This record gives sequence, structure tokens and C-alpha cells, in this order.
Amino acid sequence: MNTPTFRDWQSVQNEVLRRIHAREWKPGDLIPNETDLALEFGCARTTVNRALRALADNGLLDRKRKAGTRVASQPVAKATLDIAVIRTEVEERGQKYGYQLIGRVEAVPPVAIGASMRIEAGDQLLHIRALHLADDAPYALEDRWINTNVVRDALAEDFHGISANEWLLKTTPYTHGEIAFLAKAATIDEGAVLGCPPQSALLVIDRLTWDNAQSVTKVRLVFSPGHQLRTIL
Amino acid sequence: MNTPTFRDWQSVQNEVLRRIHAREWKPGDLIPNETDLALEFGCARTTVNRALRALADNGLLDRKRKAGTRVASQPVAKATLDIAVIRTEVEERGQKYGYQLIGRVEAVPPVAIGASMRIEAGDQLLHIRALHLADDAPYALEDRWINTNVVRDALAEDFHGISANEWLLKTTPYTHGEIAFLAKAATIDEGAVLGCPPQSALLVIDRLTWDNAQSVTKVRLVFSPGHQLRTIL
DNA sequence: CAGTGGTCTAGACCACAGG
DNA sequence: CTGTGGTCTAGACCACTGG
Repeated sequence: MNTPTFRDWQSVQNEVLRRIHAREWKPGDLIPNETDLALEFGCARTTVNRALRALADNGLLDRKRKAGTRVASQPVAKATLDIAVIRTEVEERGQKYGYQLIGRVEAVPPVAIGASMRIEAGDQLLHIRALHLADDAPYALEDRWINTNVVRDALAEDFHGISANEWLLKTTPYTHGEIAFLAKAATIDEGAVLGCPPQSALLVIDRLTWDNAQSVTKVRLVFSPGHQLRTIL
Repeated sequence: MNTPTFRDWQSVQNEVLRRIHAREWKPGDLIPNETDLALEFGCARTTVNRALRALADNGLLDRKRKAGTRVASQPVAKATLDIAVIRTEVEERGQKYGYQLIGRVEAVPPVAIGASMRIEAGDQLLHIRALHLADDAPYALEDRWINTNVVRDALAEDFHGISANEWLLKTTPYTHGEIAFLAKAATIDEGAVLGCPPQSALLVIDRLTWDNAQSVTKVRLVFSPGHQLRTIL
């Protein structure tokens, strides 16, 4: 039986997936090289390359020049979380978005914050605290430090009508960032704001963004109890 | 001044990034089409396409046929978490990995588990509980249900020498899955196993994987206090 | 309808790394 | 040294979708 021809890279990808899944190609196995596969599939090598590259990006294949392409022996699942503006996130859940500014001050940050943002000791940052609401219930508490040396316009914005979360994304580009997900017990203050008992287990996202060598902002989002981040594999 | 020529797709990508970042192209702006950019950059349209496609995948550009390519007005940050085998994860942190099987029984799962896995009521699953250790300290508690109708070989495995986490990845392919990240207070039992007080805030990963229409396994990983998932943006 | 991105092709050269 | 994947090119056709 001849393999039917595969016209596009997605059908090539599907066929490769099928073979991996059917254990025709087992984890650790070396699979044929691009040229041979192109011949077998009746398409250009470029097309095979595109398909295999996509699978390698997804962690299902390991590719090395000269060594060839192998089925990943321990596929690393890549869970991609979309981190959107909180307003959008709430609205996509079909809920009414609300926003309350809690505090907006210029202040010298705690040393840990200042150090991670690589700020000169004694420099002031803009400190914003705000509550995001979904259907009038607390959704997430935002605690943010903004590097006003980089984001000067932030000083002219009162953050009453728009959250810093949204304002920054619209106005301030960044080159890269770091993000962390963790669990934390609610402080008394957090409990009061989020309307949950102190010590409640809360999901937290810490994010630090950079504009080249300068920090832009560091934010902690503390979500209400029960919040989940979901995605598909 | 003429734009110098850009030889490869990565340098094209860098130039586009530079323009977005320098606000030459602002959020919401329509950028030139691929043909024009190829002309300007002195490369083939394919190369421009590859660069722009990568940026669109990353959420920085919105592309639509006929409508053209725009700078995303609210870039959605894509945080990609690599979910590896726990042993590998621990070893990559430079720590010694350890593993203890806590329990292995065949049992009818709670209705919530059975329903989410789409199991016939009354069917038995294999229930595994195990503790993963890093440098002899508790790292994560694994609580797993395996669909033995799909993964028959699991019944022949005692999971003393290898964790179900690792064994399944090596032996059982899956087509897709769902994953969720949340925070949870430690139960008394979890506290005892992980060596932390009950009610501690713990980071939890719930994962459910499928082989086409059949569920393969549902697992909850409860991490020791303070555990973080980190990645870059 | 027509402009845009999406993709395929055949051929070419190159960079890397195994042996 | 040589086989492999990585990429670029020029040209072509197609699919989608805005106007």
C-alpha cells in the first residue's frame, strides 16, 4: 500500500502525529529525514520542514542537524497561557467589569522591589493599588510599581477612569518580561479588600516587564479565592 | 537614508520589533503589506512572511487577509510554561530527585472525577498517590486516576521504581489535554505528607489528558509551599 | 471584485555536528 | 568530511474577506 500524497503542511503534520500516536514511530526513534519524507509524501521538502518544525516547537520532536529528527522520549508539554488585560478577561467570561482605584502614591519601594527592578536606591516609583471586579464581586487585586523614569506619562495619569493594567499596555511598549505563578495566603488587608477570610489560599501572578535594560513595571495580581487559570495542551 | 537590507527572517523580525517599539508603528496601525516590506528590506516575500507570522503567533501583530497587518492594540502576552516530567524538573534545578509511592489501588472514583473523565458509572480506575522529593524534602504530591480501559498496561506496573508521571509519558501517547492552575489550602492529609501546616496555601496543577475521545488520566499535583512556576515573556 | 496573507514548489546554499 | 536540518529565493496559485 502506498501512502497517499499529502498536499499541505498540516496534513503532513497530522500524518506524522498519527504515526507517533499509533506507535509506528516510538519515543526515542529516529524518523526519516526531510528529503525522504518529502519523497514519500509527494510534496516539497519545505512543506515537510514546516510540519516537523511546528511539531518540534511543540515539544513532540527533537531535531538536530546531522543527527536527524527523533520522537521526543519525554515530550515536554507546553501550556500556553494568554495573559490579557483584566477587563477583557472578565468581559470574555460574560461578566460585567468594574474597577476601583485604592491608592496612588509616589514612594520609595521596599528594597526587594527596588532591587528586582534595578532602581537606584532612594528613587521613587509610582505605586498603584486597585481592585478589579467581575459582576460587582472582587476579582483581582492589583499592586503595581511603575518606573516613572521610563514611563514619565504615568505621573500625569490619575488612573481613576482606566486601570494601570490597561493604560500601560496601551501606552508603554516592553521588550521582554518575567512572570511567575504562585499560591499565597491572604493577608488581613488582602482578605478585607477581596472579601475573603485572612489566610485564604489565593492564586498570585507576579510580572516584571522590561524595556531593554530598564524595568518598566512590576505588578502582583492577587486573585479571589477559587480563581483558576486554564488552558489546553 | 535607506534601510539597509535584512538577510534573514530574524533580522526582519528584529527590525519590525524595533519599529513597533520605537512607536514608528503604533498599536492599531496598519503596517505595509508583505510585498512592500520585502521590497524595502531587500528580501523575498517568504522571508517577511515568516517574520510577521512569528510575531503574529506571539500576539504582537493581528493579521487578516485583505485587511492587512496591524500592530496589536492590546498585545496578549503568551506565557508558555514547560510542563516536564517532575524528575527532570527537579534535576534541572540541580537537586536530588526522590520518589515515594503512597498508595496504589483500583477503585471507583468520586463522581466528579468519573464524570470529568467520562467513565461509565461504577467503572474502576487505578488510583495512584505518590510523593516527589527534591533533596529529600517534599516537592509535590501526585494524586492520579488512570483509565485502565485505555492504559491496560498500567495494571501490570507496580509504580514502585518509576512514578506514574514518568511512566505514562513514556508509554502512553495522548492527543490533547486540559490543564488548570489554582491555589488551594492544604488539607490535614496533604499537610502531613508535604510537611506543612494544614491550611497552608499551595499551588496546584490539575491536568486531564485524552486519547481522542477517551480520557487517559486525570492528575492533581499539589506543590510544597512556596513553589513557583516561572517563565519569560 | 480585488487586495491581502497563506502556502507550495524546486532549487540552492549554508551551518552545524556526528563520526 | 559528510549528512542533516535551517533557511532564502523567485514565482505561482489559492483562500479569505473587505469594500
